[in-house]
Amino acid sequence: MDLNVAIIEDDPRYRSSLETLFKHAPGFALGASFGSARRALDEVDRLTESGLRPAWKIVLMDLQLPGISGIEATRILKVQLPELFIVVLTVFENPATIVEAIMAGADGYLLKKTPAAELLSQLRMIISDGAPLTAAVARTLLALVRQRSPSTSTELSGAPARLDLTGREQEVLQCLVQGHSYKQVADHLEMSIDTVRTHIRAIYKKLHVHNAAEAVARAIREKLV
Amino acid sequence: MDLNVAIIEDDPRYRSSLETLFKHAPGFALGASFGSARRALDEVDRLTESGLRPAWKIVLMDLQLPGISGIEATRILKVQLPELFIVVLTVFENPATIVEAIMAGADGYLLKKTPAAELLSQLRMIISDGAPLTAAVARTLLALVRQRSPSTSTELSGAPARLDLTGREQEVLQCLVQGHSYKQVADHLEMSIDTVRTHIRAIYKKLHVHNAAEAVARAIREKLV
DNA sequence: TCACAACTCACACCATTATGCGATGGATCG
DNA sequence: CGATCCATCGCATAATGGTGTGAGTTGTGA
Repeated sequence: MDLNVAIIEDDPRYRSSLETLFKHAPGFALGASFGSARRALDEVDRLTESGLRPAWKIVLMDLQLPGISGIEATRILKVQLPELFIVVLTVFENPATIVEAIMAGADGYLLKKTPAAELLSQLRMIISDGAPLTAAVARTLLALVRQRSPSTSTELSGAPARLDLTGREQEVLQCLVQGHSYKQVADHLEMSIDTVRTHIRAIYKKLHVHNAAEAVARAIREKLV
Repeated sequence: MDLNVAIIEDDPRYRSSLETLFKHAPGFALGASFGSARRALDEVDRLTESGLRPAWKIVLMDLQLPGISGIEATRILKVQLPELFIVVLTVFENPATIVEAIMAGADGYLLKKTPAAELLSQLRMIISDGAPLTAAVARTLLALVRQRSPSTSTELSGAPARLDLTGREQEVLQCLVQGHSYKQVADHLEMSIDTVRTHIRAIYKKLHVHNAAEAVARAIREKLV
């Protein structure tokens, strides 16, 4: 049996490309496609009043929708049809949004940049196995859990594996957080600009990032500075 | 350059099959293989004492090991070599173990039942972007977050006080927080790179900042994103 | 005392960013 | 209807940032 998918997405271009994808992808079927949550919820109401249920197994839900938001729609749908898989598909990957979607009952959270082939395989996975998360989302979640999880083991695992930045590296990172340029950092810490580069290189390597913005984000979120 | 992988796994059969996999998989190289954490840590010590560092970029770490546990080994390794990616590879998927591993500094958590092809693609992903989590692990994490996060969501989504950034500007700012380059932002939000510039210009002006790092710091601290 | 980590600096190259200026089409609102 | 704001895009250029490579100077601890 093909996996029946419904789409809720307001952008006509993206929606239409999704439609095309599911119409032709082997193993999948396009059950419905809506431009707003309102229309989707109405359709569900119509069906249930006739004693029917949608044929969809999975709903792809955009978040930023006109009128009823994707989050709200997720919450409502999950109450009406708990067995329905709802996969949020959006461009956002900030923790607040992710957590909000999860709390609303989303079974998965994929980013729109996810390539079509991977999208399909992730969706296939959801019905058998678990929750699909793209890598970027997963990382955000990890950071979140790391931040607020002392509850599990209070102190038996002493150091939380600090990404041990050296003293100088922390100082440099702090300057970056304050928005200083390389030159300003050099002046402020009284070192050569090339030394600043060296430290920043080390920071990036340890934090696994590739630019100042990302380093700053990690630094603040994980309270490194 | 091939992705150099080290294995720490006590079960000889499984270890040998991993060895075979990485010896032959294109784009990968087998850097080392150990039957216990002890031997791996000793090897690292030996190398560092000789002024060398392991050629491995990624360590596949089993959890239930004789002697030093995988969790403990992860913690130790992360202190010695913070830039090393450590991916836990185990049969367990109970929340406590997962959280423990994450808190110990693991960059990813994969299950042994993960098919070889997917394992490879997940590992490839780790060096570019994010944290690899198999679906089952992801599901556990989701449950965890759902359980203990009413505080998080309200805290993060309450009192937005978004200055006066327009919708589009907020989206762009979020992308910056993720560490995306202008080009990546353009791709993700489907706009021209010059439009990205325009939005960023507006953001800087409104936030009174002059570079991405500072904007990101403000954004996170003032919970604009 | 010897090795090593931390810190320092240099140079070069290419990529990316910051910023100024200009312009168009829609949407909204009084 | 005209004013205003938002979103979109283009171009040019100077400045800054990211990364490879190499190497010298300290302390400190084994």
